[in-house]
Amino acid sequence: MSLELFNDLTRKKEVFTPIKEGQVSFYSCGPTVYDYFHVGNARPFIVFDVLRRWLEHEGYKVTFVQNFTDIDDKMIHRAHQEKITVPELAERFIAEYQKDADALGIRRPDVAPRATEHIDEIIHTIEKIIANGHAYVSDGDVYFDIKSWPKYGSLCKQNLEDLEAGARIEPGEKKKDPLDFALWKAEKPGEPSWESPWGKGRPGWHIECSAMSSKYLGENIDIHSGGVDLMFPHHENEAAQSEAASGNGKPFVNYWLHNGFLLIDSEKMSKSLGNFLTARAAIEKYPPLALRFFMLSAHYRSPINFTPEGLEQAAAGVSRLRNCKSDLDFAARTRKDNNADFDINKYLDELKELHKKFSDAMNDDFNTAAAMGILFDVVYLINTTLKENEKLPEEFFTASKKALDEYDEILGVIGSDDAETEHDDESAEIEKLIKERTEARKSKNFARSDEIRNLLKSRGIVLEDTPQGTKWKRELA
RNA sequence: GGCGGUAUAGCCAAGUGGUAAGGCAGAGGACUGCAAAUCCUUUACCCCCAGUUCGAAUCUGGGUGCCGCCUCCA
Repeated sequence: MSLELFNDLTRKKEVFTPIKEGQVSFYSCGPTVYDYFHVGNARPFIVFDVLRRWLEHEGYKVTFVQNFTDIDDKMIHRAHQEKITVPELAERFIAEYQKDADALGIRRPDVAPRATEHIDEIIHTIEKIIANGHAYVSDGDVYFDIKSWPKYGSLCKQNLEDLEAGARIEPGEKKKDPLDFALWKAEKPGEPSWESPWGKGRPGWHIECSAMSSKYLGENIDIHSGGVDLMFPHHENEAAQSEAASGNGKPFVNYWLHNGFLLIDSEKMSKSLGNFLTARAAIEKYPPLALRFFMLSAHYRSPINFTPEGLEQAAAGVSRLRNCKSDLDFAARTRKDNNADFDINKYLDELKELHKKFSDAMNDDFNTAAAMGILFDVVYLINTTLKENEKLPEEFFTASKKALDEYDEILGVIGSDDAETEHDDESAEIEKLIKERTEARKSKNFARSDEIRNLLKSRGIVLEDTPQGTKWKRELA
């Protein structure tokens, strides 16, 4: 089947058809770099990284853009608290973001633009919106005029009256309508500012995404993603701005994708509620692969509840995947031989069948939970085949390894424990201890044998005795 | 109040009208010196009520619970 995605614009699953055949323009909202990001933030970073990988696996040339918001109220506030400048704060947390994202196996975007490096583009975008009659200047501020934009509310499916009923009305408001939102904010004392046709000031929250996405991806892009809470107002505003600026009648985005929330104790995890766990802390507590597994084990649009049990279950799942890989590697070293009784073609057909099921799951609105179910079917197929055949041909090993590697390239949940392929001082020492243990076992000195096994276990090395000898692997970390 | 999501085994979770994938945990067994890994066996009145249908976890209506957005938030 071809790829179908649930488009929040239509609230329907739609066949994915890119604007340019074979290419995908993909914009994903990135972090505001005023602090470490938390596990809830990590969800979109991980799941949309996997979607990006899947698109590439399917042969699309993907241009993936994820911004850094490095100027806004939170940045200013935090920089003030820390007694450093806003750029210093941004520099620090961009580095921290990249450290955590790398640890979580999130691939770097093709472009990671920063708002403050695109002030000219932002100003230019605002000028176009004003010129097209959809924004007005008010005492150094510039506001988007939502009354001039009949489509407003089409993404979040709200009508203007309902939105206005909930809108905040502030004293001293310079807006014409409570729903109008700032494109440009006039300078306040002590805040960073840039020159503009409307005086010194800084960009509003939403405009950077409009300006930067059109710069790097064009005025009409294929996919835009983010958390479901960004649907309103952020994405609604972005769409209004971008389309008002381009004035070409084309939609800003063809497919809007929003991930469901990560909950903690069945409540939304957010910085403002204070119930958050930073990704940094989570990585220290749980194996990054387990965090990925956890995020991908539910459909991206469903809420997931972050619990220690859930993460332990995910870690156990990752272990099963890696055990399969390391058992396969070990068998490839010890049991590779011709086997007339083994029907390699039947096996390859079964692998192919599972591959198709995996593809179908991924193409069905990017259903990683179902796809991981298929991955476990592959593991089961490999395990039973290893169990039932003492000798297996080279083709079995290359095909099985290739399959696991391919799935891991997409999902990134298996990783490598490299074990005996390592050749350094430590592995030499481990091999030496294993040899000693083998001798001890031969002479029925089980006390010494268990002592060695426990010693290595305490160092994160697990031994397994097989008919082909003792194999070792590293514990999941 | 408006909009939206969700309810499947002890836990997590997939599920396209045709008698419920997968993972984790548990129990029993095989294998092992003991383990570990793996394999075998075993575990579901699909929130409730009504309806449509030959047939519904899946569709419709009505409940109930939980969550989110409408305000900075992934």
